[in-house]
Amino acid sequence: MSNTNKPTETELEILQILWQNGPSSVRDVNDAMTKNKEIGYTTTLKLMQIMNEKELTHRDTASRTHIYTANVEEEKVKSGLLKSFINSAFRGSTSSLVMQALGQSNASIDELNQIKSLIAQIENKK
Amino acid sequence: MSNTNKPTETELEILQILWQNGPSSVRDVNDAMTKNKEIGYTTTLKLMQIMNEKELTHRDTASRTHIYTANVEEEKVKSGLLKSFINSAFRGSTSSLVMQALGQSNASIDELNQIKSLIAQIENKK
DNA sequence: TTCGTTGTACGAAATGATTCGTATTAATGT
DNA sequence: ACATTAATACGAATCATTTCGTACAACGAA
Repeated sequence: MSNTNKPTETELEILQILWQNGPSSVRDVNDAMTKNKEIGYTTTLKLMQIMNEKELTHRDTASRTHIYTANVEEEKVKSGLLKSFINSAFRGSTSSLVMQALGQSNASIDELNQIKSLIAQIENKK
Repeated sequence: MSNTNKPTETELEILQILWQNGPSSVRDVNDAMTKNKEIGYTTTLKLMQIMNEKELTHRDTASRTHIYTANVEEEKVKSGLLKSFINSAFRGSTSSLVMQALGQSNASIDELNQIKSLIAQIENKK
């Protein structure tokens, strides 16, 4: 069953990699990690072992090189993170988050159009 | 000068209270905190002392009961938090954050209108 | 003035997350 | 077969944050 807990900062980084690249070895993940920051191989290994205990990942141990897969849904995790972020940083107000985000972004015409059409869609359902 | 570092989770809670209520004693802040969760008075005190060392707050020690004031701007702090949240959770894409946020919210007609007019305003500037 | 209450200061324990060293085992090439 | 390379396992150190006990000072009421 899908884990409902918030992943830690680093766990999230690893999940992003797994979501993006699909099933990966520790080596794969570590290579991806070191593109952004310094991190030792065994550190990544340990983190992934812990994530596996927490059932954030699934692990295939058939061959010597274990293969890890995300075991939590990207949508659900992000939605949970977002909700708790809105609560802690924007006192629960989604619209003030959205306003702030749009205000400080440089979204393209295209992205703005996408957002507008989502808004239209929501308005229709009211 | 405005502190650029991310406040911790609890520091943010305290900042929210100071932003919302203005200059407050430790007692005031602690009373506000205990509405949401259990926290001992001396814990809040210690946190606020630390925040003062980090210059997240300013403190008036003229009378026995010290009065704390936020020493970082709400807008700046939130904007920094948001930026780093978008980076870690939404791979830097503001629009996907906004889409997700609108998708899972129940924003009122009024809020949607506000957002639409902000979008219109951004479009004008392009 | 004395007692109970309400403050601050401070050190240190508890907790949570990250980091890495070392041991061991499996695979690979010469 | 042997040396080298590449993997996992695991314990322990480190680091940041949170929590709280204890000591002590100031104030206020009886």
